[in-house]
Amino acid sequence: MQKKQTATIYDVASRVGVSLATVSRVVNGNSNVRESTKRKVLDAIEELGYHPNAVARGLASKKTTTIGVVMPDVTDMYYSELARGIDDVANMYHYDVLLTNTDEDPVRETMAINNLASKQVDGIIFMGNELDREVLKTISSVDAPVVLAGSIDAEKVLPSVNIDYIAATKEAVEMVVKNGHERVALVTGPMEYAINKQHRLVGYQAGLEAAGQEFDEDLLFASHQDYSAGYQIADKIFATNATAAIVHDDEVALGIMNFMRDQGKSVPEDFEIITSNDTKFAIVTRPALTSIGQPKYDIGAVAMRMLTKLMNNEVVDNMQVTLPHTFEKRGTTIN
Amino acid sequence: MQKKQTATIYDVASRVGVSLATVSRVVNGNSNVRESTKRKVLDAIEELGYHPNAVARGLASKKTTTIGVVMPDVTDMYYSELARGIDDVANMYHYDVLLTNTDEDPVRETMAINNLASKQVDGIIFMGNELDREVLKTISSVDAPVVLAGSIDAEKVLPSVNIDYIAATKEAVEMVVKNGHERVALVTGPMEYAINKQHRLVGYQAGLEAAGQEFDEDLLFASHQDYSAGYQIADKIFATNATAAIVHDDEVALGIMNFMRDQGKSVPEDFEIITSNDTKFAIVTRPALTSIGQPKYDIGAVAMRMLTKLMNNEVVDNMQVTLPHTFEKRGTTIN
DNA sequence: TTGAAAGCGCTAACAT
DNA sequence: ATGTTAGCGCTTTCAA
Repeated sequence: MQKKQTATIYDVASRVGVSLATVSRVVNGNSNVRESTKRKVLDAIEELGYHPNAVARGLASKKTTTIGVVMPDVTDMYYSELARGIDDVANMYHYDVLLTNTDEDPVRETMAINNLASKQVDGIIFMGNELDREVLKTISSVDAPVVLAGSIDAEKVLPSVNIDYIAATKEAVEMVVKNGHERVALVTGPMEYAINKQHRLVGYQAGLEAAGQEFDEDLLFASHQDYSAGYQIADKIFATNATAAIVHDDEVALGIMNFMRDQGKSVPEDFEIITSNDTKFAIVTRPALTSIGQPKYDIGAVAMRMLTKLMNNEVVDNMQVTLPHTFEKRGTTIN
Repeated sequence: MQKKQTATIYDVASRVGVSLATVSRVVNGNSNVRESTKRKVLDAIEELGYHPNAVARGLASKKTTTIGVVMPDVTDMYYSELARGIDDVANMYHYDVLLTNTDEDPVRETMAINNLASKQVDGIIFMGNELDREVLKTISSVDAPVVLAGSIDAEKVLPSVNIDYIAATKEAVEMVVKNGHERVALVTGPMEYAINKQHRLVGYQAGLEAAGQEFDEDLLFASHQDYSAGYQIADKIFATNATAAIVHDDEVALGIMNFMRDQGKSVPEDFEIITSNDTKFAIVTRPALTSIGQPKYDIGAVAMRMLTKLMNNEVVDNMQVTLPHTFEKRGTTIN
């Protein structure tokens, strides 16, 4: 029914009376074509409504101009803002993006990577809080370059783009400590994850130490990355007599804040909160969330730019890029 | 350097001593293979680490098991939740998703569709507030099936999945009118868009009429779809002496709400708001936003399911699916 | 500047 | 149950 019987390069060639090669050359902007024939070919392409078949091209050239993006969840603001940066730069370099949601399940992450490889993507950008051993193995088995965006591998061997989580967390701690808090909670994801154990926790402890405060393990909380998880964990936090919290995720921070307020506490007077992702969520609420400022769009964009270089076998001087973070003082902290 | 020299189907065949066809059969689960040879082939595949090349397969079979998704912006909660529904169902049916952001620019939408076509996608899901004539033409020129998700074409000719925007808007109006409001604003996007002119506005007027209220054009507002646009338009709304607003987008609604509160008005006492998308934004703020409840995930999921049928040339009884909406009474309305 | 020809890795009749 | 043989639509040497 819908057989549009698309014209092939062969149709164009025979119509003009040249060879496939010539048509291919003009389509691909090769300079070695006489201007007059080029015109004729272009006309024929126009008349026939010829559109190159990217699949055939991909098979012949072994380049698909497609990259894969593996991410936890498109509906997670943090990651979707990274994805936007990736996508914009990808388009700029004429790559298409094959998107996969994994919900941070290592099994699905592995499958996604393998699947992308079989689709012959030219490169992959991986996002996720933790790099499972199996996933790491899969990544190294793939022959397309892989760049991590907003994600860390414990061994720091993969190309990646991040902020300095240690410094950022330390500063956050110092800020609330300066406001007089002596019991500051740290809310992150699972402590087995490198980003939590080797970065956020380290920064947290460094901040405490700089302030001369003792580290208390009871003030460590692991939470899922959504609003209700934050809401649910909030009473446990309050039960420790903590009066401030550094939180890894904006939705979690909002859950905590709303629980506190539903309990009649006020934020920031009774409880200060600093969140870490600075998504739209942090701006839209009242009080707005004080947050570590992450250049999310740029993290994605820089990661993608780096991937283009890797795909072209260009030299990349710095494989582990650290982008500057900021501090967005808003309503959930005093001063 | 990274030449993993991937094994081809030919390598597998010669290793086992069978033909390409046989290997192809076991890879594709064709039953016409003796169990013993099947085993041998599987072993060889394992040993050689053979992974089928999806590009070659796509060229030969004329199916890429890839669909295209054209959407305004991944960082827009409304669309990203639709996208999640699409992606989950796509994976269920073993399709991969090629994602493109268009920012609702018809030029980019057209380019995206053409590009997806050249990548030989098996189908496309399109999302956007308005279907430009040019885009519509492009869609019909593509020989892959296209389904609209959460999007309406004025002529109602394309397959689509939506809620009943007229009824939903009417109900929203009736609700605030019942609360005693006599000046209810309608905040949507551009009035030239079919979804606004033929649906939301019609529902709004119907609600007014049912309540015996006059329609006042001054109460119509067109806004961009983001928080600051809402914040900026809010004073104009208040200047009309409106005491309630039906808003098309949660971020816009939040902008309006925060402006009102920053001006010392309280919501909902001084001003009631009903939003339309029921995203996470509506739940996370205080007060939480009363909203028309849209089955966003399902809209995406059903659209994708429909697309699978279309791609298989199955009969689809209902090409314009209307999913039921609900009403989520929260904190920005009284009663 | 242009053409000829050999694939790219796989599927899909058609035979056997 | 298995093999043979054409392609799929394009790129890419290598010649001319």
